[in-house]
Amino acid sequence: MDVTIYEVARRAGVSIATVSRALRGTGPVAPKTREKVLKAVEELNFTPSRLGVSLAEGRHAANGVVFPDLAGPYYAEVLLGYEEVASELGRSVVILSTKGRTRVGDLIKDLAGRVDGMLIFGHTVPEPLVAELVRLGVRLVFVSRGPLPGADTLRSENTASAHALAGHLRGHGYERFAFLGAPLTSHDDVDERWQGVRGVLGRAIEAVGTGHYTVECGHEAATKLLKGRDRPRAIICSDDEVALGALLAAEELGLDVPGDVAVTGWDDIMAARHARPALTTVRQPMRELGARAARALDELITGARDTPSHIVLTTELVVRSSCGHHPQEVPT
Amino acid sequence: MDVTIYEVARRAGVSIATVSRALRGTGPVAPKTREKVLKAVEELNFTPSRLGVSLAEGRHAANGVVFPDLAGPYYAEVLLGYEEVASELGRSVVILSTKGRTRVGDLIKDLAGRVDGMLIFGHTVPEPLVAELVRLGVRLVFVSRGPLPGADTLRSENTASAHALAGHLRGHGYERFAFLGAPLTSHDDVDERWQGVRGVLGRAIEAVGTGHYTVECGHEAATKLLKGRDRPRAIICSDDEVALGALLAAEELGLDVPGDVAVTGWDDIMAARHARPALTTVRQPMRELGARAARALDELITGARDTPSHIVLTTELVVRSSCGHHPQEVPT
DNA sequence: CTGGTGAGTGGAAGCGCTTACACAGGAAGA
DNA sequence: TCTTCCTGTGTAAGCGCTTCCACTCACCAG
Repeated sequence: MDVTIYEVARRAGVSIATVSRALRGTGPVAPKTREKVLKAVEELNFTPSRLGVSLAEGRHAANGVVFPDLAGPYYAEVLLGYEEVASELGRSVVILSTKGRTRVGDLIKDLAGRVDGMLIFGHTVPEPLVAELVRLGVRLVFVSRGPLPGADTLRSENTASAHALAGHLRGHGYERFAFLGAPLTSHDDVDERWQGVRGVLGRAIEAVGTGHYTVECGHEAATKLLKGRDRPRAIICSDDEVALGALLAAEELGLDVPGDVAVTGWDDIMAARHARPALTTVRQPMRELGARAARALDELITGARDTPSHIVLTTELVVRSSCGHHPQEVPT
Repeated sequence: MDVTIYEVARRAGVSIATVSRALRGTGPVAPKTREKVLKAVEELNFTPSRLGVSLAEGRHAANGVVFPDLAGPYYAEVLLGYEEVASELGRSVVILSTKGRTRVGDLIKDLAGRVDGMLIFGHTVPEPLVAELVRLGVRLVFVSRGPLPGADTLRSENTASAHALAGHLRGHGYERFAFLGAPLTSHDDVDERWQGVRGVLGRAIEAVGTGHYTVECGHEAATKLLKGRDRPRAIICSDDEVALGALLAAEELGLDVPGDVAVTGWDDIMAARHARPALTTVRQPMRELGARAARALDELITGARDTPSHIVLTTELVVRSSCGHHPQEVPT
């Protein structure tokens, strides 16, 4: 991988400028010359050095993405959607996981130095650093984060689907609810979900925290909740993984779902459909989130748009069997 | 992000060479000078351009990774292990998913031009291209792939655990078996698993193909299999996702697992523990696979080693309830 | 026959850094 | 006092490209 444009030029008997033009199609090149160049390229197995190209062009042709983790399908799905579109647009994707990292600031600044722009998942990065990045003029798109001046944001709708979900559960006749996986931060997705269901259910619902949004934490918190004397009739979980933990807890305690306690999730990850009982949840267009982020970033980078955009994608209530009995429905 | 080393040098009243030395700690710099430089860096918020550094150093300080997909936890886990170690070693990770891509060859060559080496998952890349990459001298580590000359390979042990699994199932008294998700390629992980169980079970086991190693395909194939007149007593699946599909199929057909049919998986993904019944499987050290790959690549790149290494990591049989009744055990 | 035009090409200046090399000046040993 | 040697610094040559600019030829209209 170390043959340079000079060797190609020498072999083809032309200047490096001509080689460059022939290869990129910029500027006129005589058909015969082009042929000679292509032949030399072929023979030497030449691939232009990305470094040289980028340095001269003044762009990296790469996008970054900062995520906390890849456990659970949410980030993986968004990431795939992002990579697919970025690749279509001729950009590579450089990843950075913040899980268990110290000096995240340095890592992100380093990342910023090797990409043209980046996608950052909400709340993976401390607020002062966000501000600094914006100030430095880094092109940014945030996913799952409320609007913020100076950068694009992209998320899925939470409030309306929270209303729909809460309404559906009340339709089952339930009266006492719990929201498992209470918001750790205000103004993020989970907070909006909580505000949404609470708006419908009012004092009939109580918030219960979990350390993280994982099966383990959901399991632990649900066990405690279900053992308590005031067991709720329905548990609305902040995401599917917490809900899977709750299902597990119910089973261990010998409780029937949805007979004794209803459980719902959020996101519609693959496992939601395969859980038993199948999980009622809110589908979030994870892949599209990633794809849209890549396009938004591209607009920012190419300068096609310079005012921040704040997009909200729609979600869909997916009713399965974990929330209650639906006589006429076929399980999917 | 566009302040250069020249501006720092001017502001600090020194030459760019001194700035470079002060920042990297190469060569002597007087304490007072260093201080002036650091002050200027601070004030201008200077971060050295990766492009400039890399071009001058002749290295990218980045690793690539080529995977088919991120659906399912396997690739995600390996990827995380890889990224973590790569990051420790001061290398970024550039990803490339081959899913649904045409012109994979071009994409990979492009990737090769922006990294110092890369991890390629077994059978994501056509064989001739592998040969070409090796010939070009690209530093490569393959994961989940048999030994191949000229590149490192890294995988987890399959044969011994296949023997253990098959032996355990026979200990339950079963006599007719099926292997679901038959190998699509020879000499890969799934093939080894198949050869392993077959070595123990001989003609008592038959191979059944699935299009892909996914829940959907497992579900479909298992449904067909379980509806057939010669239903096997135990289904050994090529991976956990296929097994989850099989569990689903059994449930839909009103069959009890493990009462009517036993099901086992492979990998021990998170969902295996949370399936009902919990899935008996073979645990594969996915994260470590990624971590080791990153270290192996580092050795190759730094030149600490120049002969290919072929590492096999050990696996562990994880017995849960989907394979049969174990009176004394507590479900985990 | 002349001037204008455009196609085709090469020279050379960057892009932002690292580092080999040269050199100045002061400390230390003879 | 004169070498020698080290510390500290600057100069400049790359690293591998892209592209501006200048230049040479046809070729054609006037």
